[in-house]
Amino acid sequence: MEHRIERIKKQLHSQSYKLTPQREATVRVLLEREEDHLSAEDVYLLVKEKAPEIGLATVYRTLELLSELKIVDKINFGDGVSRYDLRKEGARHFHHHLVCTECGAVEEIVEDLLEDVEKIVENDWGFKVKDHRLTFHGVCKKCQEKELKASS
Amino acid sequence: MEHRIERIKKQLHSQSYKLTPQREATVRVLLEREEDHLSAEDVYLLVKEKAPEIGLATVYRTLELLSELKIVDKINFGDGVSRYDLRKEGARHFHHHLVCTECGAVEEIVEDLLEDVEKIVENDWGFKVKDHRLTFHGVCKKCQEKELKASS
DNA sequence: TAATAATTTATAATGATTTTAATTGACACT
DNA sequence: AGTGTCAATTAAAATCATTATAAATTATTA
Repeated sequence: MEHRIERIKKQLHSQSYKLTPQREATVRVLLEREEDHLSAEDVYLLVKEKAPEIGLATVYRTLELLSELKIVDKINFGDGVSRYDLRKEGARHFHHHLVCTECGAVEEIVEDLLEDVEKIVENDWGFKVKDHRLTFHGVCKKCQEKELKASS
Repeated sequence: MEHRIERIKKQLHSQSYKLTPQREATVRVLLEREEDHLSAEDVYLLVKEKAPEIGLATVYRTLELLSELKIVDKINFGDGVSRYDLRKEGARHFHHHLVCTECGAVEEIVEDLLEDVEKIVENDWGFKVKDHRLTFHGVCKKCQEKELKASS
């Protein structure tokens, strides 16, 4: 964890931003809850436990900044809130998501499944792909099993 | 166009909703501006030209309804607004988008490029895919050409 | 036609996010 | 240590998209 904080610190410095205590607290929350997809409000409440004086606006600004630097990705699953998701270290691309329409669970797919598709887009549409967002909506394994049991 | 209105009317009726004048005016705007990706506000302003008495809330409700019936898709490109996009007739899936980070233009890809990827997701993750959302961010053909000229 | 249900309107409310203005804090120079 | 500068933070207010509410209107059924 310290190693990743160090790296992020360097990334900030390289654009002449500083890793202030508030920013560090925010990053730590994101690292600890890496599997989750927290909203700004969620992050705010968690950061407050470490640094009670922090303001919501600062969290927003920090997340916005981290987003610009591609340290976190800002996602939107259609409910009214933006969610923030730490990029895997070294990942060039946004990872994919599976959203279950039954239980709301969100799984992540880290593998890049789109290499072939991107080639097609670049060749056929002349579009230089820099990043992508892919979300599947459907029914997760657990909910399928539940359905099976319920109908048997 | 009348044909598509008819079809949408039937789709509404099949769920015992009515095609009210306000709803029809809204659908007509969407049909006329099929290539665009209008926000609720955009739609509202355009519908107002046909039916000046309509209220913004009605447009929202109508778009929500059309969205539930999968007649339009609600998309979110990351700016704070939801946009509404008419589904191609008979399309089972959401279509894909290419968003240019230089000029903001949005192109559509109607072809389904994800059949193979969906198979992988279903097999390897046990996730039953119902729909998907895929957006590429990058540089469109026009902007690439502009860049080339500028650097020569 | 009377009663019922669905829809719309206008307005107000909500809730997420952003902006503002004032304050604080860190760092560089003297 | 003292001062100036500039980025960062806070708290509060403002903004913006969207949703809820209540009253009025329209369509539908009995």
